Amino acid sequence: MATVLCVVGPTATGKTKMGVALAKRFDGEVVSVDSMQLYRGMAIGTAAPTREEMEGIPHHMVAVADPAESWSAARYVHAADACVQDILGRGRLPVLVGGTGLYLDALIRGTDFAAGSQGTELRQQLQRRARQEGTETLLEELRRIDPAAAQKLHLRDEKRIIRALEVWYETGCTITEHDRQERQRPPKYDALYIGLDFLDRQDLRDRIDRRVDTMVEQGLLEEVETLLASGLPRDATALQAIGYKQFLAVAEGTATRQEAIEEVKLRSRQYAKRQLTWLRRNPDIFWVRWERRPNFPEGLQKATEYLHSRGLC
RNA sequence: GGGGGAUUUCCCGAGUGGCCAAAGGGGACAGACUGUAAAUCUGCUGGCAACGCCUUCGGUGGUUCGAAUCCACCAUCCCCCA
Repeated sequence: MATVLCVVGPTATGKTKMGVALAKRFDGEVVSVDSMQLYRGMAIGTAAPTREEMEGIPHHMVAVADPAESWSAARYVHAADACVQDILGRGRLPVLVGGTGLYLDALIRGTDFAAGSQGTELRQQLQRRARQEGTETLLEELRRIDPAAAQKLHLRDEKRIIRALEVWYETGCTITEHDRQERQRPPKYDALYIGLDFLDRQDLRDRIDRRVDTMVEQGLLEEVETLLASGLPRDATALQAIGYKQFLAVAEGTATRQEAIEEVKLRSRQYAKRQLTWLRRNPDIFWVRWERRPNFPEGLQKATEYLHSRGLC
């Protein structure tokens, strides 16, 4: 089984820089695992790696999609896996760098998502029913089809109730059964994980705040305006990204710049916490925790030692 | 100088004598998550030797069987008259 290297961690912990450093050291190429960096025209707000930051290392899955298209985990995995295969085929090491937990896990495991997605007629129909009949009715319906799934879902978790029903109507197989099969599948790649975090949460928070200020200085508002000018619909998935959603409100005059900045900082640190929650259940991560601020030479040293100990050279 | 209003648990904000450790919202913390995932959803939030006890509603002292709620004085802030 092919080995891949993963650099994970909450936002603003230095994944980009560490990824490049490790790619250099281990003859690798970077594959971004980020649900938003994937879209074009969103470099500032997603802190996508710049040419400079790439330091000559090839980067994949950054700015490869039209923001008007709404990508999904399945589509991402399909495209990203092709990149991984290509890199391996050339005898180099794929370095997966990013903060979108679901995407990374799915890529490593080779998850085959069940059919059905956003925008399909069935989905829209179910959404309409949820509005008209209420989610209780749908959950009740799910209970008859797939009691195990209904049991796990909360009445208010409309999205997942709809998805569970959708999988059944689309494939004739319950989502519970589908998941069971997927979980039995052996992982597609042998992943080595380097996790980045701060020892003290407050330091992470300060870092996020400074990064948001920088994004605004670099022209986050202008970036949003450019996206809008290109005709991007307001409900595009890309505009759900933190930063974009809030500055969309500024562009439309429903929020002040200052309000948006505060909200972006808040949402970003809440996001970071969710990322940490996701990552914490993965026992295979080798954590490098910064004291006060990132110390790359030292972090790289620790990560390298760990990787050597795991047989990577 | 005179008159009126305000002060609630991390924040905002309900609560006008017992059913109040105190509604609701926010934040924080924790968790979930398999085709929107930077999305979405959930739990929890005074303390403790905890089916009970202790401390809390600006401060102090009263009234009362019983007060965040009533009274007096003090403190701070806001508004009006001078």
